[in-house]
Amino acid sequence: MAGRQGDTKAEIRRVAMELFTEQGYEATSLREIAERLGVTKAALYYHFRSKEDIVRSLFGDHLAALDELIAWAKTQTPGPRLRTEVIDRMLRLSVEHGRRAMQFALANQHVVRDLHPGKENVHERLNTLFEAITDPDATVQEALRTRVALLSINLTMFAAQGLDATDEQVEAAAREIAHRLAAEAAHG
Amino acid sequence: MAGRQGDTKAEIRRVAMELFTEQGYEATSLREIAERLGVTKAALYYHFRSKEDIVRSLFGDHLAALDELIAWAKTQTPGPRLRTEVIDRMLRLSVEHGRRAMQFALANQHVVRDLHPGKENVHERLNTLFEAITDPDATVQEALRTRVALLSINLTMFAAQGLDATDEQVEAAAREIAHRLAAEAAHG
DNA sequence: GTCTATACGGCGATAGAC
DNA sequence: GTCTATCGCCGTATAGAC
Repeated sequence: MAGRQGDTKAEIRRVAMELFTEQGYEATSLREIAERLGVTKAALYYHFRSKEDIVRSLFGDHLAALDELIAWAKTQTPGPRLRTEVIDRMLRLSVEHGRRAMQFALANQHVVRDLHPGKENVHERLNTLFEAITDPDATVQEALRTRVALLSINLTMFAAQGLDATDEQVEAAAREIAHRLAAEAAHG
Repeated sequence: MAGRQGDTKAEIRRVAMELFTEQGYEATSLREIAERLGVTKAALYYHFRSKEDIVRSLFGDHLAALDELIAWAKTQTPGPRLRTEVIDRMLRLSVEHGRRAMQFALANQHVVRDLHPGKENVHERLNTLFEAITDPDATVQEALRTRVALLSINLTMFAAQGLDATDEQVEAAAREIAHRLAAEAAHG
């Protein structure tokens, strides 16, 4: 009940992000978040419709940006050039949202997966993106390499946990790994 | 000695594996599992100490095998040969346990992560493995490539969802991707 | 507009009867 | 080995204080 009444909503988001990332989504109760802020959990319901809605407010922008990327990719012709460009755009998305946020998303992927601002879940949306950038006559091996190339961006950020690396080093490694995998998908 | 206990316990495991994989761990209640078997949820507590314990009974063997792999790796000298061998053993582990089980583990990684037959969680155990196979003087880039190489095995199995591929094709692709990443880690 | 008090059904878990 | 009954906590909902 401090004097910081105006930014309660932002405070909830900050504390939720912290606890969700440290302990996981299910292991963090609304009572826990509320107590940290010195309010009752009912107060959270003034600012957010549900617990899931808090996560939505943390990742909605990123998911919308992902949808934009998919929509754009669908207008392009599959090929090595498109794959390279999509990887760069995906990397930019992940970097902008922050390594910490990506780590939360990976650790709680079952929660992020079913955040549905639209109607498809993240799995289905990613599948759409994969199909848009994969050659129609690609072998299974090539298709898998393309998919793994894209997913390796976030996997690299995940792998960097417990490693003493700067954000720039992680970003550079992620780009390099993804691009190599994508290049091999073309002439593997 | 065993009587009918073996049957019921096995049935619980079968139904739990089914529902956990389809709907996720948190979205599946013990009442749901019990009702499918025509018993009350309290009856499940005769066979298992907790909900988490059911998952432990499904993945304990795999986690124990992972610990064996780590213990073995720690007795070896880091280098390209060791990395190749660890990848092959890891792949064998994942294949033996089945793609379906690996998909469950990836979709519910927050649950599997905190299954502690010992005391370290899966993240910490994997970190131990990474350190055992990475050269002490490796750059951040090289260390990340080694980590991503190992993690790419399960990532490939994950990426194969929604793709019309046989188990053999997925396994071959996983091996090829992991080995290439590991090879690049040596002379990147 | 911002928050508290209170209540609800469902959850995982336990105690004890049969 | 399975049951009923009950526990405390959870996310959620709403009435109403200021």
